[in-house]
Amino acid sequence: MRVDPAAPSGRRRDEPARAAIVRAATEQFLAEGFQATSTDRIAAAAAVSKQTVYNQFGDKRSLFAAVVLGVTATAEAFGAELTAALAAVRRPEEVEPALRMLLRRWAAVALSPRVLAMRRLVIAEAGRFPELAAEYHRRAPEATLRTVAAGLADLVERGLARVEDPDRVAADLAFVLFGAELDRALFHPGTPPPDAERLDALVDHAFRVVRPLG
Amino acid sequence: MRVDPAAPSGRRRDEPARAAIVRAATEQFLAEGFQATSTDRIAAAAAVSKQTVYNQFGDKRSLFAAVVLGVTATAEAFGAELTAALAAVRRPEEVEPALRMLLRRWAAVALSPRVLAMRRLVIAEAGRFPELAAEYHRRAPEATLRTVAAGLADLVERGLARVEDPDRVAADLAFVLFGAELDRALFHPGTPPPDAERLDALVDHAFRVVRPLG
DNA sequence: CTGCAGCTGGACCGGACGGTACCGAGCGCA
DNA sequence: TGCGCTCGGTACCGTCCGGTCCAGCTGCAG
Repeated sequence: MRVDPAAPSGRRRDEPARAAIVRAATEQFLAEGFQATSTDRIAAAAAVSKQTVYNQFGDKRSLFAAVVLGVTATAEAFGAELTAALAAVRRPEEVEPALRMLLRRWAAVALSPRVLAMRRLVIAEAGRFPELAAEYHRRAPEATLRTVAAGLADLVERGLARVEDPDRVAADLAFVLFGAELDRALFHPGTPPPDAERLDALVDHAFRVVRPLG
Repeated sequence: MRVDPAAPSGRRRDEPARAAIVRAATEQFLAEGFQATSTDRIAAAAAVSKQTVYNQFGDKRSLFAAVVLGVTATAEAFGAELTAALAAVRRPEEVEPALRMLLRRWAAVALSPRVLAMRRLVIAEAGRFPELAAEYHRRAPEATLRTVAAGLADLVERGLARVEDPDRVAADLAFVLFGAELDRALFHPGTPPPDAERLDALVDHAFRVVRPLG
């Protein structure tokens, strides 16, 4: 907690330890849950002493928060990918293929084992970490939704598509696309993610039901 | 574990104890989760000794299973209610009001605090109780979906509606109806359930998007 | 070379938890 | 009325966990 202004030589030698702990804790938490994971196992998995864990994070709850908020970085990256995909559209006939590709990626990510495990983990602890759960939801699934909605609005603005309410359409697309699969998957850990044909079928169906273009 | 054939006098005097334990355990599990609930607290809340808990259920896991599968009885009752609502439809012009009423009830139940808490609880323990989680999903949300699909198919058979794929339409209705709300609510425990206007808006939207009638 | 800061391994603590052993009370049966 | 058996209450056991403390080692700065 040093507040030295213009810190001259940031000693980054402690970063590897922190990163290793976060990585190890992420794996353990995702696999076993928060309560069932002991700090001893985390330290052992990170090849670090337990004291170092407590030096870096203070207590187990803070470590958990670091883990949960840490993975939202990948959600940000995913959002950027989606934004870029829609921003690359130049001509009206490119809209549908781009949207189909976006939906495919979206479903694949939302139904990937890691994302599902993270959802289970955060939902499981939502009662004990309410603000953390809300923050995760805001930064990950909801942020993706907003990103897609913004992408749709951008298409409209550039005269490439007609969408009345981009926010609603984005949400409808998402939940017709993978709502049922997501619901099922949350209760069935270990289920393999959808294969290519299944993804195509999901996208086809969502596209048919919601009709995002006009 | 006595297997007396033709047990003459069923001693139902132990039923109250069992029922009290299940009721108390349900409240505790829903509020605190499986791991954070001690059998001592359950026994105390049920006004019963811990020994009685172990006499009745053997161990904590079996008690948990009894709790989770116990609440699926209410899901069955709810399914019967929905079936009756659609079975009461006699004339084509009654279809839409009946469906709107059904969707309202469906959303209200799916987004009720107890159902949400149960979802969180079972999802949280899905890793440690895979078959139990699968069974719960099969008996509660999936059963409701199948019930609604069967009701739609029945309407079709009686010439009161035209629905191409009742299973898909039921799922689409459900997830356009409350998919987004359900997702949000899972991460925000303690949020009040939707009020009457919100429910109406959800139903309107789902009806507009999915158009179940032809 | 010397000091120092931080890491390591490990012992340790207080407490909580799942599960059990034991014992007294109450009930059915004669 | 007496007897035996079953059931519930209490006290207890072993274990594990979050968190702390300590002594020794290591690598960098001056």
